[in-house]
This record gives sequence, C-alpha cells and structure tokens, in this order.
Amino acid sequence: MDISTRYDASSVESKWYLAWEQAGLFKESGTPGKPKFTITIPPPNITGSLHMGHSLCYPTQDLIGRFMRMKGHDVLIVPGQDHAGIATQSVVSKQLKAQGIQPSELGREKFIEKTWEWRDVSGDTIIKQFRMLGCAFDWSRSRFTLDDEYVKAVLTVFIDWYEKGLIYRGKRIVNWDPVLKTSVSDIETLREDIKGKLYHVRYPFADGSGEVIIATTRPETMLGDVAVAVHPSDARYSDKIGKKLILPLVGREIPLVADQYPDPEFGTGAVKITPAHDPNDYEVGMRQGLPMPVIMDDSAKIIAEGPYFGLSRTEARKRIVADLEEQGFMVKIEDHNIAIIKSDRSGEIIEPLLSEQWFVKQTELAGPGIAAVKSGEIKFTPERFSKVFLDWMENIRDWCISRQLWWGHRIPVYYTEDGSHFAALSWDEAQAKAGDQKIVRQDDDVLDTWFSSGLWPFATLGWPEKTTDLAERYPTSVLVTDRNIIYLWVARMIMMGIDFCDQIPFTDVCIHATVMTEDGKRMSKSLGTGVDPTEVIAKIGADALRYTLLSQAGQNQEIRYSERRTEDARNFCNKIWNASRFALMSIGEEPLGQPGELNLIDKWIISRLYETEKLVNEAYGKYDFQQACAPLYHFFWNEFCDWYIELSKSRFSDPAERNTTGWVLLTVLDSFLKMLHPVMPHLTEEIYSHLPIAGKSDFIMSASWPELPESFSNPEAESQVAGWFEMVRALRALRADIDVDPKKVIPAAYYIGDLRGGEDVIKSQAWIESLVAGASPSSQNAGTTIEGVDFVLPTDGLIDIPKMIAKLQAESEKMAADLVKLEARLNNPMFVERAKPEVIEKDREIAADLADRIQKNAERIAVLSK
RNA sequence: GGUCGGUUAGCUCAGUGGUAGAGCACUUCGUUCACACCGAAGGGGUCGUAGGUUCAAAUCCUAUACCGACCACCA
Repeated sequence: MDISTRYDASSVESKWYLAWEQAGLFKESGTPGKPKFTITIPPPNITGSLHMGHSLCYPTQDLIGRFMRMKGHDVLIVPGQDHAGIATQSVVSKQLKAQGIQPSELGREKFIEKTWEWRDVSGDTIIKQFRMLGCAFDWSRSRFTLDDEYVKAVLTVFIDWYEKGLIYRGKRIVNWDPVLKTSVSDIETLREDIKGKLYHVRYPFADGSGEVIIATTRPETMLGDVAVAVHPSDARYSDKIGKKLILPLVGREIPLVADQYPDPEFGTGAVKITPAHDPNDYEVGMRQGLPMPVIMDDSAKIIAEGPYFGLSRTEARKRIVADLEEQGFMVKIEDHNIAIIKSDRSGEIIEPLLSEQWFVKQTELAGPGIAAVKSGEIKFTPERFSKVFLDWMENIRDWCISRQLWWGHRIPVYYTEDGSHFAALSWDEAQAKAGDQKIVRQDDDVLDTWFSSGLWPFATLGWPEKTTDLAERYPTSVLVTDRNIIYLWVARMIMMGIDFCDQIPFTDVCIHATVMTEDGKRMSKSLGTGVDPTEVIAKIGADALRYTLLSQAGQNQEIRYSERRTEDARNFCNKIWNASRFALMSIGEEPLGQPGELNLIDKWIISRLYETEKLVNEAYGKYDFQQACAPLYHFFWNEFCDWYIELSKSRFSDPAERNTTGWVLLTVLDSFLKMLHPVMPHLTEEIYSHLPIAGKSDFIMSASWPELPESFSNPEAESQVAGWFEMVRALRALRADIDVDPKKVIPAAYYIGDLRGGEDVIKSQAWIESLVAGASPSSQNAGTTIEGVDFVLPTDGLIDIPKMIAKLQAESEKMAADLVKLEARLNNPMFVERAKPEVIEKDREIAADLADRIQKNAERIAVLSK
C-alpha cells in the first residue's frame, strides 16, 4: 500500500473503474436463482453535460445497485440517452447559424444528418462523465431513443393508440413557442407574475345606442375578436344581448353574447372574445359557435389584413394602444399584475394559438396508474410525492404530442389525397392499409420527446419483442429521479407501462433532493451559479464528491452544495486512508491466525459494528443515505479511530494480544469498508485490495454485504466500556483544568470507588502512570466525581486555586439547577403515578448522582478555600 | 387562491414524547511513534411565534409569521 499520508483519489479511481469493467462487473451475472434487480436510468439529453444534479442522481442509482449486488441480487443498470427533440434541435440550429447556415434552407433531411453528426461527435460527453463518478452501469446495453429498435417501439405504441382511438387529431389552443416555432405541452411551460397593464376600451354599438367597455391585458388580440361576452345574469347588459358592436380600429361588426365565462365582479363584466388566441375565449367560441380567425403566424407576427400586418406582438400592441388613444376608444389604462406563461425551453412568452395538433386521451390511461399508486403497488419515496402525483393524475388533461420540429420520431401518419389518414410503420404499410387510395404524404410533425421516453423501462428491455429480459426484469425495481419530471416522465412511464405491458414499470420511485448553491439559489450555467463536478472530482475525487452529496440526501427536498462540505468528505477519505495504513502496518501482509479470547474493548467495538450495520442496512434500504452516512462516519471516526485504534497501539507490542487485536481490527475494517462501498466505491476497493484476509473476494464490489452474527451484539460490554470512557474523559478534563499538557504522563492519580475493570484503559487513555486506590497524600488536589468514582490528581502547588474554585462553583450551580428541576418532577405525584417506571428510575439515579457530585464539589471547595 | 416542505448553536444540518446533537467556525493546549486533511479540552441554543393536549412537547394538535417548491383559465 502506498505510504503517502494523503489519499490520492485521482490515481486510484480510474484504475479501479477499468478493473471492474474488465472483470465484467457492470454486467448482470446471470447466476440462476439470484433475484433480479433492475434500474433503467433516466436518460440524459445528448445536449447535456454533467452538473451537480447528475452527481447526486446517478451515484444514487449506483449506490443502490452496489448495495443490492452485495445483498445477493443480480443487478443490471441500463444506461442510455434521450434525443431531446427541442433541446437538441435548438443547439444544432444555433451552431449552424453561427456557421452562416440557415436550417430552413438546409431542409429537413440535411438538418437531421447534421444533427446525427453532432450527436456522434459530442453527444455522449455526459455518458463518459458518468464513468468519472464511478457509476457501474452496463455500457454495452446503452440505449438511445432514436435507435432503430427504439423507434420501432415508439411507432408501435403510436399506431396502437391511434387505432384504439386514444390518439386523435384536433384543432385546439396550444402553447405556441414563437422562437422555437413549435407547440409545447402545458408542463413544459412556466408561469410568472409580471407587472402589466389593464386596458379599458370602448366598443360602440353599431346602432349608435351607446357602448360597452371591455378590459383587456392584450389589446393586440382585438384584431381577432369575434364577440364581446357578458354573464347572462348581469343586469347591466341583459337588454342588449344579441346587439352588434363595432370593433374599434377594424370596423368589423361583432355580437354581444351571453356566456357563463365572464365574472360580473371583474372590471366592467364584459370580456372581448378572441377564440384563436386564448384558451378561455376558445371555450366561449365553441359554446357560442363563433368564427375563430387566427391573426398571428408561427413567429407571432400579425397576419390580419390591415395596418398592423407584419408587426410583432409587442410592436402591434404599442401601435394599437396609440391608435386607440388617438381615436378616443381608450377609456383608461391601469397597472395590473398579470400571469404570463413562458416556454421552459426558450424562455419566450407563449402565444396561445389555435392549431391542428395530435393529442392523446389521458383520462382512461390515468385510471390504472392512480390505482397502482393508491394501492401501494408503486411506492414513492419520500411518500409525500405520491400525493403530488395523484393530484395531477386525477386532474389530467389530454396530452398534445405533436411538435413542429425535425429532430425526433416523425409521426407515422400517412395521408391520402382526400385527407384520410392511416398510422403505419412505413409508407408501404400505410399504402397497404389505404387500399385503393393513394398515399401522398407523411405527417410533418414529430412526437413530443416524452412520448418516447415514456417507454424507457420496457423499450430498453426489448419491447415490443417478447424478450427474456422483459420477462425477467420487468417491472424494474426502482426509478430514481428529480421531482421536476414527476408529471413529464414518471406519470407517462406508469401509464404507458401499464397499458402496453399490463404491469407497472417499477415498484419504487425515489425522488431525490435538488442541489442548490450554497446560498440556496438554483444552480444554473446561465446565471453562473453552477459548479462543474468534473473540477471537483479532479480536486478531491469522485468518492468525496459522492459522499458530499449523498451524505446530505434523505427526505429533504433541497441540498445546498458548498465547497466547505467537500472538505469534510475529503478529510473523511483521508482519515479512512490513514487508519487503514495504520492497520496494515501493524498487522503485516500475512493473513492472521484465529483470534484468542476477546477482551471487553474488542467486544465493545464488535458490538458497535453490529449496531452500525443494522442502521446502515436499514437506511440504504429506505433510500435515506444521510441516515446511512452519519452512523458510518461516527462509528469510524469517533469509535473505531478515537478509541479502538488508540487502545490497540499498546496491544500490538504485546505478542499475546497482537493476533487478537489484529483480527478484530481487520474484521471491523473489512465490514466497515463493505458498508461504505456503495457510497465510496473506489477508496474502499483500493484498501480492500490490500487487506490480508484469506479467501476474500476478487473485488469488494463483488463481495457480500457483511452478515454479522447476533453474537456480535453485546450491550453489557458496550455499557461497561462506555463507563470507562466517561472516566477517561473526566480525567482528561481535569488535567486540562490544572493545565497539564495533553498526553504528558502524570505519575499518579488517586481514586475512591469501583473502576469496573477499566484500570488499563483509563491509565493509557488519560495518560496516567499509576492509579492508586485511596485518598491522595498531597494537600493540594484537583478532583472530580464521575460514574460514582472520585478521582483526585495531586497538584503539588501548581494549581490556580481561585480559578479552580470558580470552575467547581460554576459546575455545581449548573448541577444544582438540574437537580431542582429533577426533584420538582420527582415530587410531583402525577409524574410518579403516570410516568413509565423506567423513566422514574432513571431520573432517581440521575438525581442521586447529581446530589452526590454537588456534595463532593462542596467538600473540594472547602478544602481549596483553606 | 390551493397543496406540500422548511424554520433547532455564528454557518450547514441531524434529532417524532422523557435533563438539546453533529460537522465546520471560535477559544486554550499539543510537532518522533496512522492521520495537522490530526489529537485533547472548552465556550455557545428559553428548538419562528401564540395557544392547546400530556405527569412530561424541539417532537402531537390548532392558529399565525417568514422562506421555498409545486399546482391554479380571472379578462
């Protein structure tokens, strides 16, 4: 083993990653009889590069996989990538434009060619970066959502739903992104409140009998107005319904109609109706049978004939407002908070636009998914997310799946001359379905990216073929992801999985926390608040980064990343490294023989190991990694290093103790490394490779989880040794009180009481030459009482008496206050009557101890004051 | 407007009914003998606020304030 006192992650990590891969450990073992454990990872976008969120998400899956592998499962983690329609198309478009090439001039086929080229060159950067994190995924099975087999799965799903009537074509108001020039689904949009204006505009009656004042936040849409609506119960307008109004600036006549939609309380109670550019107005338009003129093109420029033709939305608004004011139609303009909808991808304000799109009916697909979560067949962790899921599923709306893009799965619908259409795997198949009618074109749109990623758990296992993988590994075990895509992805996988495989796609959904900056902001490249994980790995290693994030991941919804925390993780790695160096240097390279009789310290650490394993095992099992890391850290640093190793030092020079001490040290280290391995795979593998244990596994990665016998548990040893340590701590504190340097050996300490077999431990750990029973011969002493034992250190006149007295008095005051509280409770008859007997007993013991120590302190003060 | 989180030591966070915990920071001390990315000792909190339940509340209930996330068609 390297003799460096600093753990050097960089040389260790890549070495072991390659060794594991060469040994085939990332692949399923295929061992008959082993239970299968399967994860299909959330496929990152080909445009992605590693960020802190990934550094939590993918190591989480790796951790679970490594844990389950050690627990005897046949683990398979299938990686892959998502073609990410909108994201990729915009990245490639930008690059082409930078080269002076207009995508529109390039044409569809050339553009797709270019995109594939780009994907081949730089599209799998992120997958390579997952390797740096130590992720044990089976790269030979990596899938891409545009692979031939995957495409077939996507088209098969589409055709099936199309033929069942679950997919339909319809003119609806969709969220139109005027920059990307495509529709996006509701969940791909963001809502934002901004300060806007509310414009009050007069619409005169055609017959000159007055006017109606409407309020609008978007005056430019008046070019598409087809009516003004009022509530039927609104007395202000009841006698005027059906009359015609003149649309200002345009001059067109539009009716005043009655509809349930307007709220009489808001504004004037009259609403202008623009069915093609507002979802609510569209509903009114449908109910009232109104025309629905579209007044903007795909880039949100005005296409209505007239003076505003060709203007952008914002330009048109300015001009229309000015014209309305100039011509006296504007009544007033008020400040008003308005909710706008932005495109998640481009950040552009969405234009609600009436257009022809493909939709999937959702209600009947949602039912079985809701049932699966309600019955507990699918379990969310943390549990609270099942409510989030159910709320959305129970109010689900139809899903717009067509996107006006080139990069993606082209919708497999083929049209004949007369406009009838057929869904088919190919043009030829469509022609066959069409019979005598001639197929003339394929639909131009592609499918929403989430339509294809919704098939991920089963399409990656070979569906629609009836593969062995599918039979053995579906449903998969756990899905680990971010809460942001519960609707976009998790819900879709559940619905699609149940519909096409008749079974849920996974039994567990583990929603991990979001990694934020140190001050709680979103990590974002564009804001410059992101931290590049590859740089952190270069500095402190993947294991330390994994520990940094995983040790903070539990039920919380947020993790704040800070460099300071990475130092803790690095220090922990270093501590493990050095403690292991000590163990190996002390034990030597040859495997040890059978241990002799274990002493109480041995039994204590082994019992602590046993308790730690129980906690860690349980915490991993419920995806609470914080709860696993804390006991691992505490056990290793504060129990194993601070006490066991310190106590082992003298034992290694004693031939009678050497073998047993070494055996215990190795047993504990071996189990500890295995328990830590899922979090820190490389460091644990490196140290494990040096452990002189006969017949150990080739790799810690393929070793079994430590199954510790119940005989390791020893509460008596634990409490007895804990008592010794209390005495040591009290003596050390006493030494500090009289200003004796740490570790400088004091010749003698005197005691009255029962040391309970702890003499040797106390002497060596409190750095005292000899412990003498009885009173101190010296006249000047410092004393303390702990665990019922009075300890006295002779001070030979070196003591600062006033300081010592002050110290004792402060201590006594604190104890007296505690005692008062305790006695008040013990004197309360209700407490004595109703509290659990063990609680009362414990309180009595503490009270007696306090009283004793206060008494002893008083005596000491009296002596010192003389 | 609705739902769900959070509010505990200077900072970041554990802690689901029985005398408040960790890491870091801070103070004092310590250089051969695994580790200064270390060791020893110490200071520091009326657990957001107000009520309630209970012998006993950081912990359970109710209300409220602030922070955050998500959902929601008011022109």
